[in-house]
This record gives sequence, structure tokens and C-alpha cells, in this order.
Amino acid sequence: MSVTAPERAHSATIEGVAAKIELAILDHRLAPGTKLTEDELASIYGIGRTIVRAALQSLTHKGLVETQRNRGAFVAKPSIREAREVFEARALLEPRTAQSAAERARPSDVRLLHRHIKQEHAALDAGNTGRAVYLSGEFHVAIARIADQTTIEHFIYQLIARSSLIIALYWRRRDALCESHAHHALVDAIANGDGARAEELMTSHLVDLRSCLDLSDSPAAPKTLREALA
Amino acid sequence: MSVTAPERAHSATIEGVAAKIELAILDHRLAPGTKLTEDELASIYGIGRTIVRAALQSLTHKGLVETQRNRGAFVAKPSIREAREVFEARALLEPRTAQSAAERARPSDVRLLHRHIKQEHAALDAGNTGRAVYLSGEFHVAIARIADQTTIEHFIYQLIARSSLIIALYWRRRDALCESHAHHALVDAIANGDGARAEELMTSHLVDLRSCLDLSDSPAAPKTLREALA
DNA sequence: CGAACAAGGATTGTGCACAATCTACAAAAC
DNA sequence: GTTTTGTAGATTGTGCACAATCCTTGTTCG
Repeated sequence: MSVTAPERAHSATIEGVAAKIELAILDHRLAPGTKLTEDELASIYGIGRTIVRAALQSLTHKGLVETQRNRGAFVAKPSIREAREVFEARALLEPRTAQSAAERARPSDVRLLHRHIKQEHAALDAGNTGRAVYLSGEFHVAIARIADQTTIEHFIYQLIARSSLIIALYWRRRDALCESHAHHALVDAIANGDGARAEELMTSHLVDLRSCLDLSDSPAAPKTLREALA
Repeated sequence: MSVTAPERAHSATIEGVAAKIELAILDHRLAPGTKLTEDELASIYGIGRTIVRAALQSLTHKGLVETQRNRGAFVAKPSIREAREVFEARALLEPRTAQSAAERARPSDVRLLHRHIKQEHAALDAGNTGRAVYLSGEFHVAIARIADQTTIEHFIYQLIARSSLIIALYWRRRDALCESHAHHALVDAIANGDGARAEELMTSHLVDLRSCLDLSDSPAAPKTLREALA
């Protein structure tokens, strides 16, 4: 047994490494724009660069990592435009999915959502906002899972993941949480099997969420300056 | 210069190889379920297995290829359930996107769509149904591009690609084409800037398209038998 | 003093060899 | 005759070494 063996053993799979990095990004432990050096990750997890490279490629396809040729991989940094598009897509997918979920939800599903909210509150009380954002996203994915549409669920998962990055970048500090209340109301509508109300609530929830973001064009100026020269 | 040099030179990039395989799948030259051996592909394109492997991983994330651990990669074979889900997702995304496209379309965009339809007809007259299906899908992606929503465009592209596989598997031979007419009507609505009509037309077009598929549960029986033992 | 240029270091890209695993076929035991 | 087991072949998984590319820094020239 080595003394300070770096995370050895069973985590040597591509999916395992990708999941660990993904969790770190979604928990806001890795900020957008952070450089992800292959050698560094390889030594951290005690594996070769091949696995790390495959994991990074996997995350790139999920939109969580951006790779530049011969430059390496970085934690994705969604632009203002991308942020708008993500919420546009969510507005198209999630309300109708919430409706389906309400019409199909079984008691065990409702219990699962309640547990989700509970964990969310716990993380919030502990001051771990990063994890709270992650769990808040998982809540939306759970609704898609109840709707029993795995294809749409995958899309929503991707959108939620990018939303996490967007929140990390463009969140206004004022008015701490417009969310926990909305999630409660959604669970109530789903528990009552009220599809129409669930759809409405999800629509307004997404509008609220978006209104908590600062999507003005100000930080685009230095970016275009740099890109204009290249 | 070697005599039978297999496709040498500039196609040695991951994206290049992935694009070639993708095109072959979308053109219905590679049937669903076909084994994609790494060595074989490597020798065909005259490159190492590393590139091939990365390309296959890329296609796996796009849903065009399914990989089994220690078994290799196969052209994806969507189940009946997946087929239903794909059209469910398309019904959520495409009508509203067509509406946006109609409201934003410029004359050059309309010309592009006309050219698309022309190519589609040419492939159909040449008897190349595989290419016709591919171009028919590209038409839907072009509409998403006009709507200027790259995130939604990516999702629709993925859905179109899987639809191509679904058509290859579950297409009813009777009533050859319910499509070319619908595409014409859509372009007219977009050219007139009539968003509401474009949305309606897209919705009914998707319903028609789905009705041309045989999505009964018959071939699921032998599958469950196998899965019941594992 | 500023800018262009060149050398050095670091990081990624790719091919290759070996290890791990699976499939198929054949032989032996029940 | 059926089932099990063992061996051979093929295919995928992973680490490693070298090549290609890029960034940084120090130097020199205008």
C-alpha cells in the first residue's frame, strides 16, 4: 500500500472520472474558465492521461467543458447569448414535461420530490449554496424522470447543467432565493395531479429564475475586444 | 504515392472521421446494428485506432452509436419506446421553433430553404431514398438555424439524426412520401412571415410523419425474453 | 524605450505495444 | 446426447513515448 495513494482503485473508469469532475463543476467548486490540465487530473486520480482525455471529451459533448485545439480543456463559460438560449429551450421543454409528470405521478414519486426539497433546504441552511444550486437542478431532472421521457430528460439534464454554470456567472446577489417557494408549489400541483397548474407554475418559475440573472451585454465588451484581434 | 492508399491525408482529424461515419449512417449506408470494428475503420481511413476511438465516442454521445463495454461499437438501434420519445420531443421543440423562424426569416433564408427542397426532389427522382431522408432532415435543421437558436438547433439535429435511424427501422413501405408537400407549405408560411401558420403546419407535419411509422410492440417480445434471463 | 524575434519549457496530439476481456469452437465428462 | 470446461483467436482497454503545437520569457535591434 502506498502512503499517499491519490484516490486509487475502482474509480479508474471513464464514467467514474467524468462524474467526479462533473460533480465538482455542478457544485461550483470549479469556476467557469478554470483550466483542466490533463497531467494534473491524471496525477490527482492516479491514472493515465488516456482516461482523463476520454472523460474530458465526454464532458465536452455534454457542454460542461470547452476544448480548444492544442490549447486544452477549460470549464465552460457560457456567453450571455447562450444563457438566453438555454432558458429559451427550458421554456419550451419543461412546462409540458411538468404537465406530463403531474398526470403520471405516483405517491412514491411525490415522496421522492419531497425528499429532494428537504435536502435542498438542508444544504441551504448549511450555507453551501453551490450544493443547493446542484440539488435545485436535480429537482427539475427528477420531474422529467417522473414524466417517463428519457430523451427529454437527457436534454433537460444538459440544460440544467449549463444553467448551473450560468448561475455561477450571472447571478444577482440580491433577493437570495426565488426558488424554494416555487418548488413547493410545484410539488403540490403534481401531488394533486393538476397538470394544467403544474405547467403554469413551471412557466412562471422559469421566468422568475431568469429574472434573477443579469443578462445585460456589459461583460461582452472585453470579450469582443480580445476576439477582434485574434 | 502508394497504390491503394486508403483515403490518406487531410481527413485525419477526429471531427473529419466522425463526420464521414455520421454521413454514412444518415444516408442509410450503414444499417442499424452494424458492428463498427476499430481496426477495420482505422485501416479504411489509414489512421490509428486512437482517432477512430475518439470519433466513435463522439458519435456515441450524439446517440448515433451504442457502445458496450469490451464488446465494441454498433450503429444505434432505437427501440420502439425511444422512437416514441423522439417524436414526443420533436413535437415540443419544432413547432415553436418554426414559428420563430417565420418571424425572423430573411429573403436569403427563404431562398436557402427552396434550394433544400430542390435537392431533396433531385435525390428522390434519382431513386436515392437514403439521401432523400437525410436532406429531408437537414431541412428541419435549417429551420432551427433560421430561428437563430443554436442550443435548440443542436437538440433538433440530434433528434433528426435519430429519426433517420428510426425511419430506417420502422418505416411503412406504403404511401411513399407524405413529406414533400408539407415542406412546400412550410416554406410558404415562413416566406409570408406567418408564424402561427408555420407552427400549425409543423405540428401536423410531425403527426403525419409519425403516422407513417409502424410503432406497434411486436418486435419487443423476443427482446424481453433475452433481457428476462440477464 | 518599444517591438519584433528567437529559444526554451510546457502541454496537447497521435501511434503503438501490451494487458484484460470476450466469443467461438472443440473436447471431455456426465 | 447434453452440458460443462478449456483453449485459441480476436477485439477492446490502457499506459507510454515521441512528435507537433503553443505560450512564455529573454534578447536584440530599430
